[in-house]
Amino acid sequence: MADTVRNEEMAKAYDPSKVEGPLYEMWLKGGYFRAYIDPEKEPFCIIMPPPNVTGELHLGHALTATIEDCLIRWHRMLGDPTLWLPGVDHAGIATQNVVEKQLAKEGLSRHDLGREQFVERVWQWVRKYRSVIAHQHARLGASCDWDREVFTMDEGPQLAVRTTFAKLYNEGLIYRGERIINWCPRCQTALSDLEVEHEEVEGSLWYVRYPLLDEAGNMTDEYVVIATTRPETIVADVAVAVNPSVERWKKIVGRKALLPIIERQIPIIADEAVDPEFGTGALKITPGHDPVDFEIGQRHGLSAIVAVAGDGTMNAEAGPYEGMDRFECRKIIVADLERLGLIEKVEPHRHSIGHCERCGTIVEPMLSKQWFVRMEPLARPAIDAVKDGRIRMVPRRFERVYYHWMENIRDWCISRQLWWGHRIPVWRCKSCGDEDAFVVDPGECAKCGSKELEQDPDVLDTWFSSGLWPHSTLGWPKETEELRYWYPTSVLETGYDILFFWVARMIMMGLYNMSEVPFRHVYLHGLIRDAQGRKMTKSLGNVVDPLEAIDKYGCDALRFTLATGGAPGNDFRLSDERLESARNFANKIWNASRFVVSNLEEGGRRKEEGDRGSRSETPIEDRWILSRLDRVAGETNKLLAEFQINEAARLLYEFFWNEYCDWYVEMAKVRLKAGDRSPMPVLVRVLESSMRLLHPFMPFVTEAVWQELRRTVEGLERESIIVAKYPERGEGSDKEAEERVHTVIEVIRAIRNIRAERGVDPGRYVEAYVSSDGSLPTLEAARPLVEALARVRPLHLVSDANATPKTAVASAVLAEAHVVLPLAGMIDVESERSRLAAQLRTAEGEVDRLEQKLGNEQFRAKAPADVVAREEEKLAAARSRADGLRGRLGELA
RNA sequence: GGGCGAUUAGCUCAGUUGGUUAGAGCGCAGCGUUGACAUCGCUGAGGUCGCAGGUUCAAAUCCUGCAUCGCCCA
Repeated sequence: MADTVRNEEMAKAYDPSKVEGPLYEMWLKGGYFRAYIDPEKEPFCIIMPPPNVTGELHLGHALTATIEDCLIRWHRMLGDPTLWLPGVDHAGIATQNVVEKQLAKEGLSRHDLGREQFVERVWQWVRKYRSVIAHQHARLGASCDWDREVFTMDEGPQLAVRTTFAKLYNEGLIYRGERIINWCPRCQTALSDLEVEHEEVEGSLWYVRYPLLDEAGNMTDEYVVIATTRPETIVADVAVAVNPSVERWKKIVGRKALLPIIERQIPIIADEAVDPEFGTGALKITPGHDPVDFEIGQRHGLSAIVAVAGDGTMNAEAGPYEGMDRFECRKIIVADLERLGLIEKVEPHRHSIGHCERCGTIVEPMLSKQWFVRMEPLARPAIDAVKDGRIRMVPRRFERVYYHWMENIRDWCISRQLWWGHRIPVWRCKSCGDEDAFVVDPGECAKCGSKELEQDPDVLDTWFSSGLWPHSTLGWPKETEELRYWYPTSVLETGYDILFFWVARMIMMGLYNMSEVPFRHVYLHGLIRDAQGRKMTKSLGNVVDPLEAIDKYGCDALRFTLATGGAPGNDFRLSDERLESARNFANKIWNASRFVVSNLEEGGRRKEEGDRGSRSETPIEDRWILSRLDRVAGETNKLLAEFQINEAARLLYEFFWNEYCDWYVEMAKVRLKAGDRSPMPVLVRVLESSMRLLHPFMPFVTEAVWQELRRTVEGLERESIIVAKYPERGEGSDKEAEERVHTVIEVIRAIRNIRAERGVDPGRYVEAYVSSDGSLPTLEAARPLVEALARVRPLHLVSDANATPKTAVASAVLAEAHVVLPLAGMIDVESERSRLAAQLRTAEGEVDRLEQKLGNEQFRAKAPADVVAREEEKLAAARSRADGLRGRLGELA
């Protein structure tokens, strides 16, 4: 396959668009994404959060896919049996809305089609977008097991939903009742508390006089003043309640008031729930439209009146206002009350009102008969599961947020007045009225045998089926091998915004159905914002389409940007600059590889032998980079195990660019140019290992490079990097090599620094003296490196600092060496003096600081020995540097 | 009203068991184009880690209070 991607030579710049499609095809054909069961091994499993079937994926999905794919590819390369199970969500309200909008363009409503035809229309939509979503995931490089893709309305999940419903119903955890629920007049359905978004708005507080009646029921001059934000609900009032502690109203308790306009007599009652501080301390009671009023009404045996119809207009209870929109009605009723002289005053009032999460319409709290789940018994074990660590959240702080919500959980309204979704599996007998929940259509009434059954018309909240996802996707309620092997899953990864909606409910339902947690870890990522920090919304027009970003920068660039964008659980801003820098990194990888590959192929396609000699014979820079690689591999695995994906990616970026490319490759060139091919095995080995280390983050460019290497390098037996072994910590680090190369680099840097400062022509070779006592052998061995990389010739290496020229020189003093550049004609004594003096000040500051620290007996007594030793080494280095600088300054005088 | 998070270089952000001279990207300044890469290289400037206390031999990191911004729950 590599040949389909590859031209004769590697292109000068990395072109993701040429590589990504064919490589993904290759992976698919190779079957690498398919999960297999190995009972001997510990499995790794992620169930993908199913995107809504409504349409296209956004950046949140791209982030999810990036993180999950990264973990999955890592574990796959570690050799773990790995399952990443993709899915799509039917998204009840959202999808119904989208299809209704589509119908509206044809001038049709869902009622024109009827339920059956409408649902068929939605299925048409589903068939189309299921594959669109799969295709988009493919563009993101997602290595999920497509053979197992599940839709929430597939047969399996349907069975799981009905089984769970029936079980909850039979155990009394699902009940039907009349409660104040949130009603969206636009979607025309009940909503759960979570589907309501509260928003603070500037409103008004109307003070309305309700005339009081005497004992005979006649009007008096007296009145009680209530304060309300919703005058239109006056028509549904059944009482006025006062707090018994409010002096002003004490004496009127037990009397009756006349409801304005409607002219209904309503009692004045006393109830502690009334806030004496709010308004006048007297509250109109509307049990049909307010949860607090509903409770007060229940306590006092009051009936409830619902005055708003399902579409948000006023119903017959509103008398003269029947048929008006509820907010239109508010205006008219206020005007009418004013005319009657019943408005005492109006105050501006800031309060929060609920909006439908899906369409933004102001929700109507309304008394309604709906199905509910009793949550408290389900929540308790779910709290324990996190408390005792069977489930761990990343970052940990979300555990507290979870506890707070779970400990104050309220019953969950699960019925929706929609056509699209899992229909509630309850059948009612038309002849005897008996009602029961079933897993399958019972066909006839169990009680009277009648075949006249009707199924409840409502559907379930979409999140009901989502809550079962980790086990329903694996076959539950059937006891499949999959379920036994993969459940509990390893990681649940999603945005923190659906912690309650989804994560909490999966924990509850998983424990309920399986008696076992659904996953071990919950990784919560942050929200992606635009470059200005704003939330991406369609109305702002600042939504970034992941596919457009991929077209522009390449998939690996997008993924790397998302992976390094921020810490777990933190929001972050996506900018073109970041995408560019990630694209540049992909190009850097490509070009470094191009260099190595082109050197391999020089003089034919000969295979490069991989062994190297003993440590003592191996050049120091080879030992150094191999040691660093080893350390980085160990660190990367550690960070990934801790879900610090951003840190792991950053570490690899810095290693590859700053150590491998900037230093090792440049050092290797010195030998290569001299006709010595000995660096090749190391160049290849570090490059190839780096590709494997980076593969989970940047799957395409690493695979493209790896395929290039495979053509010429022996020992790469696997046909794809996707199944190559992930590097882990090997024989350990080579501390000596790391220290010695550090010195060499310091010397080269010091020389380059002086050259830049003195404006020495970059191409020109200059003479240099380097003196050192301890590091002379190192520098001698590295002589060709220093000469080439710092452009010095001749390079004098001397053991005695006094053996270097004193006049017309620029010098630098390092901990391990002195550097002296005779630059006749380019040296100004004064500027040289001030340069050295500045360095001396820094060094002396360092000495002071360390002397103080080490002079502190407490520090010596209490700090760990290795910390003290390290500080002592630093002090010695700083002192020697300061001494050296003083010496140089003395020579200048 | 309760809770959480953020506050680190001009900008965007890392910095997970307290212990190097606090890092990166972008931006900025100077220099650089003869075979890996200008989607680049070299050199450099730039931070009293929001403020005030405290704990500790040692604090960006832990504790308390405050300020500003944002989010969640009620």
